[in-house]
Amino acid sequence: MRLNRELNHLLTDLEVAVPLADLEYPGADAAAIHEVCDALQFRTLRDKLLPLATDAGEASPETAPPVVVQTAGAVAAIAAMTGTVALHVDGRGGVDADAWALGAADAADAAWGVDLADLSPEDESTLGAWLADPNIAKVLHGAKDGWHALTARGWELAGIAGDTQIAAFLVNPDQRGFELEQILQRHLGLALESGPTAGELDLGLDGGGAHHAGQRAGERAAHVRTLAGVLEPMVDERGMGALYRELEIPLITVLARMEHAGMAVDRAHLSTLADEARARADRAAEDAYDALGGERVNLGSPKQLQEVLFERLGMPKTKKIKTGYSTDASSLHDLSEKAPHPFLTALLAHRDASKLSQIIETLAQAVQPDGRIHTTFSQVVAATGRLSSKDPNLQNIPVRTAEGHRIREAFVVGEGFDTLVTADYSQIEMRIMAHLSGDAALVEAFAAGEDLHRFVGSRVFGVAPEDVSPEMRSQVKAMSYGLAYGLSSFGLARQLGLPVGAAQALMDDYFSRFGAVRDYLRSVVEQARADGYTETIFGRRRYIPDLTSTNRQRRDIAERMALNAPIQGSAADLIKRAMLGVERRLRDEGLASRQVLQVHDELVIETAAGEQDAVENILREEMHAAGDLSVPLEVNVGTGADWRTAGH
DNA sequence: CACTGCACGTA
DNA sequence: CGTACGTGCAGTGG
Repeated sequence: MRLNRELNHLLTDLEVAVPLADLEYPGADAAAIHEVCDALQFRTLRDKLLPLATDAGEASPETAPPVVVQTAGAVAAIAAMTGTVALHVDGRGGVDADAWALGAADAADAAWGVDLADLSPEDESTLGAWLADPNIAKVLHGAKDGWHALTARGWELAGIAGDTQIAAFLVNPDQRGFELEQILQRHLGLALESGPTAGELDLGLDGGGAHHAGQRAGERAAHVRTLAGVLEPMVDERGMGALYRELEIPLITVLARMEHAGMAVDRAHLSTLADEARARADRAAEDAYDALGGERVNLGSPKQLQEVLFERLGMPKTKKIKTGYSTDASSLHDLSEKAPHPFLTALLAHRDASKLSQIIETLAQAVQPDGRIHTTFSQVVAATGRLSSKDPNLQNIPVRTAEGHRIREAFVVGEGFDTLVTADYSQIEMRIMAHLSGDAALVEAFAAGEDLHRFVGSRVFGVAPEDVSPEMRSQVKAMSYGLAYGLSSFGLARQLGLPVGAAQALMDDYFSRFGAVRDYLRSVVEQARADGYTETIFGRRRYIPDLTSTNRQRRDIAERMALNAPIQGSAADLIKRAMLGVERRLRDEGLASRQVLQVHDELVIETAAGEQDAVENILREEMHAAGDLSVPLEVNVGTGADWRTAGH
């Protein structure tokens, strides 16, 4: 079959490109090599590996040196781990150069005729069999392009392959690095060069130059193999086995496909926006310089701005920060009211425009040769269980302003597809709060299906729903959302520009009508203090040791975390479940449409011709059915040729 | 070059 | 004195 032929071609060429005489394989396990090489149908490599494995003797798994493939920028570190295969090679950067130096990239480029987008886990081919394994799918599908599929994701693969990043995250989302080092030292007898670090799977194997890239990959792979056996039981002990195996692991494949799909971008539109923003920023900068009599201070330097504002211009002092007084937007606005000055106006305009220009420039730079932006999702960063997105972050694309809308217009439906459909949960966190607290009034509000903030406003202010003023509504809205973050009356007052007493009165009124919410918020902290962790609806735990700290500041912060984690985390669980459901439906119904982005409470799908209605139904149904709460999970769906239009 | 602090975008 | 993130820039220290 075509895939097999292409794959063999690829691997054979890679083998040729990297002289095997340069490789070393101390401690390779013979059975593993058989397994790996048979799976690869890579007979030549197997024949060369086996003698080396035999030489290494019969070391036990605990003491065996790692499987190592040592090449510079290697093309093929093949390690056997946890019943799967690691093809590795290098971390980000440096890889291409190394590979080119070896002449391997030529071979790979020539051989890589496989369009990953055409593959599915059902393929009865060697590659298809790999893809059925989420670990491998992550690497191949998750790659930014064909070449990188076998290169740049290397060490990440070492982690994913053993599922240890996710396991470690579930064991302790806040102290991954520390925990891992403890475990490693205990179970591997590994001498770590560095002290406890925050990074997951930082095995202290970095450094040493490109020459040892392959070796490091192999070492990581070997450690990960051991680590996986330690971490998974810990995940089970903590009651998250099901979450791990039935949610996080299957989600790997979904995320990998989304990364590989990416989002199409209108380059011309983006470049128009970039020009405009740059021009606006330049104009504002000139205005600012003029206001200072021509002096060209660096407007991007808070330090220089402090000197100008508070010393030269003698402006009133703003809120204190570590390095002096803040020059953030809210401070500058305050200053503008107290001490109007053309410099302030120009500075604010410059902030706005230059930030926008920076965002646009970063996006433009991230567009790949296929005309699309491929982000990388992480399941193991956010302590609450949310996903994160990086390189670039597509979860913080502007949306609130008109300029933000124009940026979202640059995210378009790609060639060969019909529309973008976006679906987002309506007030998901408030709904979760209603569910978790069981507050009868709040549950009733959602059951009634009316405007939540209007409903709550009418209760809080004791007026009919139609008599809730926009002012009342926005105050109630701010309070409702603030509650899930542990907002204080002081914070509410500051945000609403009210006296603290008035804010407190507002909160009192709120809780007199929705008393179960207050009871819940109190009880969740209390329970967390007793247990040491919080729990989401689906059993995701977040351990928060600082709840018993004698340090008031730390304890307060911990309490707000405890308050928020079940709410934010449950929302994350829900949308992850929905993503699995959507993916399954798309596949079962034989649709070509595909998920391309997740933004915490929103899913974006690129639909194929004729599938829009089906996709909308799938989104509604799967997002709705993601959880069985005491309030309905409502979903807003929109469609358009670009992300902005779809989002309206 | 690595790191910190600031500022600011999203949910 | 509101949770969760990622990124670019300036400034600092090596």
